[in-house]
Amino acid sequence: MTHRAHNSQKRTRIQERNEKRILDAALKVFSSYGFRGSTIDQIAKMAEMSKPNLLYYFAGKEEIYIAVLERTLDEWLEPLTMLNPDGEPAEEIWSYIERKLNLSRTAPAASRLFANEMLQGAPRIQQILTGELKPLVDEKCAVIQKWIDAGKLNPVDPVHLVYMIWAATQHYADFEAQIDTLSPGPREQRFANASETLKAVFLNGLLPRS
Amino acid sequence: MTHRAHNSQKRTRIQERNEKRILDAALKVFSSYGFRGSTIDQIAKMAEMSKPNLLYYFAGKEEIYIAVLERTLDEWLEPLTMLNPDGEPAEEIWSYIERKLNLSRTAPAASRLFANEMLQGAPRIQQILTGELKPLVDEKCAVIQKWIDAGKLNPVDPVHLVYMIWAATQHYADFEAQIDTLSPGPREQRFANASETLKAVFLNGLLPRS
DNA sequence: TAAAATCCTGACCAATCGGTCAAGATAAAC
DNA sequence: GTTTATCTTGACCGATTGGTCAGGATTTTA
Repeated sequence: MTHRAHNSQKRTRIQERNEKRILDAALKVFSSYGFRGSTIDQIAKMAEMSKPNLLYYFAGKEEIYIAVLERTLDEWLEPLTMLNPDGEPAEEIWSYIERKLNLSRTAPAASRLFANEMLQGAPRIQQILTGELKPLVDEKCAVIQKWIDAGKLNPVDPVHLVYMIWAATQHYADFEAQIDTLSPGPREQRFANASETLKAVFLNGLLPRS
Repeated sequence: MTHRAHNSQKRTRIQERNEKRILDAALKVFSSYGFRGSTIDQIAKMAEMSKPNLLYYFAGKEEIYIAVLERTLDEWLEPLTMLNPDGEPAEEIWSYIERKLNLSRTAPAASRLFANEMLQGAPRIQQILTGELKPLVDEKCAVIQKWIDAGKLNPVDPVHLVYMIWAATQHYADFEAQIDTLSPGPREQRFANASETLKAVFLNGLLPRS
């Protein structure tokens, strides 16, 4: 039988464990160096595994990369899916920002992985962008637009508001090296300060002055 | 004589032209693929020059990279240096944001170059961060803090405000591939919409409600 | 125009790259 | 316990990598 990974069902315990180790290692490597800058040897070494053994579970570099992207994607999209159309606008927006910032704190590698892919022009994720992300964004932007039309939020272009939230939150994951240098101190404290600042600017910026 | 580039003075016209061609090409390549993901051959090809000839002007890959970083740095820092302590806070902040957004529009490769470097942990730029950027940021944050103390701006952590401005503006350069997919249309129009949104959120977010 | 400096190139090199393969080690099933 | 399927590895392959070098082409200088 072909011994390819992802054999739909019937996964051995060893298979389970090793594929996880590989994907964990691959996330670290790919998120730092991007697809082109990463090597299979690097991933194998980080996974504490020989290169041929790693290639026993995944057919090639690209397959590992895609697998990592897909495994990370859901986690990455979840905050936006949770935006509740029936909630209070200010609270919904803020808890969305909080969730995203929290993700930058707890899963910075995931953010960097996507950032690297985008920097290279998103060649291997374009279909995901158009197929999954775009409908989701369109849907949520319509919600935000309704809030605006109802006078609950200041009139801004919803999609650019979303960009702004993404940018401001993911920045703490993607540019951690820079931030570390410019504002040293305990990591948790930094994120607390970031949260305060984002809250002040976004909520004041979006809520109408009545 | 050693025929190394950067021979301080005495630069031939050919030298001038070729070094420029190399650095222009290197910026494009490095900004897309990062240091590790880029190859000298790639740069040479883009500069329309043989690899040995390219290496006649620069001693190696790393030297090209550093040269590109340094040439790009000033342009990248300029908007912040122009923040005028004696100006009107709202206007100064906004024109800073405008300058940064403008840079994302006209020089996206420069932004991506730094983004790539940060994603990899800023190994080759750490000294620049602490030596040049940090003092500048500290200085301008003090200015912002004074504005806050004078009641001209809402109380926020200045350095996190700066991060937020960086993030929101550079996002349009670094994630252009994503943005292109999610909000198609003329590039100029997108930047105009971005500008509107940033203006609304930042100014409303920062100016006290009196 | 001839000498000298600069510029440019094809051929080459060791190291690393992604990936293969045959064969041995280990675990599972009977 | 032995057969069978799964797992693991060292050795290897062609392609690409960063970089060198001897020598030829071109430009500058005197």
